[in-house]
Amino acid sequence: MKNGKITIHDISKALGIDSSTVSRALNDSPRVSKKTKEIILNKAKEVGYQRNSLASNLRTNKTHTIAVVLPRVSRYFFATVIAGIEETAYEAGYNVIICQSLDNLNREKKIISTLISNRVDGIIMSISMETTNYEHLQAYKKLGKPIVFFDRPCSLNNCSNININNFQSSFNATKHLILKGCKHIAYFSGSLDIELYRQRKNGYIAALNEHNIKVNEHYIFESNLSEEDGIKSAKKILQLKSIDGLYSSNDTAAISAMQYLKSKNIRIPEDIAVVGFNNDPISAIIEPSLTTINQPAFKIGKIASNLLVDQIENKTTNIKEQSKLLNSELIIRNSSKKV
Amino acid sequence: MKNGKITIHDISKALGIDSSTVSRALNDSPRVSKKTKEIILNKAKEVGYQRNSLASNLRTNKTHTIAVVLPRVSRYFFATVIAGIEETAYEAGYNVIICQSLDNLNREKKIISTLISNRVDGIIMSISMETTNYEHLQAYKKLGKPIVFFDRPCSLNNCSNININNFQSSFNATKHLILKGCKHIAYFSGSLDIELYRQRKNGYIAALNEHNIKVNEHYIFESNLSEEDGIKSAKKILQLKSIDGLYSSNDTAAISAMQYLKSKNIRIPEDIAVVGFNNDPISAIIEPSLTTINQPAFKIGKIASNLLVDQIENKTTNIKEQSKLLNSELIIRNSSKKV
DNA sequence: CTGTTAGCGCCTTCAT
DNA sequence: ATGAAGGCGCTAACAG
Repeated sequence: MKNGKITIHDISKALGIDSSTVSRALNDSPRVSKKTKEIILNKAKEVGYQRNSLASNLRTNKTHTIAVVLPRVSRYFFATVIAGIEETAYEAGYNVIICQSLDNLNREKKIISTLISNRVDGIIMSISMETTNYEHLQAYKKLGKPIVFFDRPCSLNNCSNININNFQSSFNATKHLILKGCKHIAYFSGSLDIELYRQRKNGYIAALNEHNIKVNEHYIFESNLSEEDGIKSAKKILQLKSIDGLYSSNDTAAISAMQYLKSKNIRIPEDIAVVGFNNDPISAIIEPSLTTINQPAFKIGKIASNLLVDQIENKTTNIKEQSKLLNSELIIRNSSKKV
Repeated sequence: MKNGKITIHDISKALGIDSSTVSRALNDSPRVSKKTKEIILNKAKEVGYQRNSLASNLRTNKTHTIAVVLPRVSRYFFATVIAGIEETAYEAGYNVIICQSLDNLNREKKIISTLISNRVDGIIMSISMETTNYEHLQAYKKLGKPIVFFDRPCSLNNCSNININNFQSSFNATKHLILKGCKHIAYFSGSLDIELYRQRKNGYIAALNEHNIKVNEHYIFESNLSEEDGIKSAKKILQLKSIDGLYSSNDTAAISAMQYLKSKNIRIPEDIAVVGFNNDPISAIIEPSLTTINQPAFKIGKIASNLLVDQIENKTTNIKEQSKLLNSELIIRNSSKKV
């Protein structure tokens, strides 16, 4: 009992029961009689015993800890993913530690190195923007421990990736407007040089096609989706007049457009403007007339956590089962092999 | 070299040098010759050695890890505090793990229990709203390890507390307006049943007094600082007419007030409306005419981290030194004793 | 400067 | 159902 810390040996001595039995009792092993278990547990509580996980982890080579590595927690999307991860992980008996790369590769490398040293059982991560090679991640995988990637894809061997299904989510958002009666739907898109925005555009077009609404290229506003872009687009919308619905890839542009329209005393009926991928409740407060269709962040967290825990424990995940949760909002590539 | 993991013994055998020397070399001990150190380090790199911190921590009873326990990371204030903590902690060679209590006492208790088991070297925390007794924290303190509290005060023995200096910050904000030429300054206050808002009100009054501006109780709008309250207050401001400046305890009410005034085509000159304690950049985007005076969150993180590390390493912190950083924005109560 | 030895606290065969 | 013994990987005292 050095340093005021109580060990299983202290309990062992106090009770005249061998420390191995104490250990078994504290781990609720079936190989200890109910009576002795009770005695030991009571004593443990009485003396304020707290397991030394360092020793336990060293011995078992398991830490019951998973790490989440992502650019920064202050982005609402990431914070929400974390919430989803924690909920699932805690249920499965895992601790979660959160590490911010700040989109800096060196920092990310250092984090991974620390995670290796600390032998976390698995990693859920969204790689930094600077990450183009995966040597540091490979080093972790070599320990035989799994990594699940989300949001930003990573082609590292034998890893799962979870991504938003841009096509389907965009389709859902557009369809929502069509079902509300909109026929002339403006679409705020990011640069169509970017794959992600092409996928979303395709979802928008597919929904129109499905309802026999002909696509009008003038309704598609390609921009950087900044505040100013929102205002510019709003002005164009006013000129076009016929437009009766708005679907935006992003909340910033949509909010400024809506506020501009309001400042011109244009009445905006409920539900005729939607954002496809927003997760930030602040936007909803600023501009309540905006409806958000897909809220994938929390689900991403839950699924990432499920996948990872299953891989840690060498189970196979039933992807179909997971998909039920999803309504096709997400795409899961599970290239991990059972060991 | 079981499980593909390389230990100091593998290096030891490969080189015919004792493992204790290898250990010393890897820790850059001065008691190893430069040559052998080099040989060992090279070999370590060659075979991809990664220290097993679990073993090291067990042996040394130090984890070089500090934990941050707070309600939730998604609040910008807390995210900013974390940024400050991480910056300082990493410089001092500590890892940071982040734990969210979600303002739930049971969760907080479980977190502390895990932190005890994992023997983190110190804790920086903002207690949950449900936390009224401190037994679980006491259990951690018994290990002889320090806790530093911030934002929400905690009277646990021998702990440091870091809080916003409400009086001084409020004084600063009000003074800012006075120096801008405002004579009739409205003040949006939260419920004056709450100590914190009384302190802020006193700061406001003190600044007026200092400049011989007489306090007009009609200029003080006590409310819950909600959006609706902001609009109500804005209407009253319009009636009063004379008001030429606004100081708000909180951004929500201030934003809605400013937006209401704008909607009535009231021109709002720059810098005549300020928020005392806002840290959220979103507010600045929504309502650029609002100026923010005090930005204490990052500083709180840095100072908390400094204090904690000093306590872990048994140094005394020079509080005066810290205060230079602060401009009296914060109050530090350092009741921790050196051991 | 390097090697020997022991032990951090726990878990897990193996034996009884 | 319980006890005895060894070792996870590392480091720190003590020798030399």
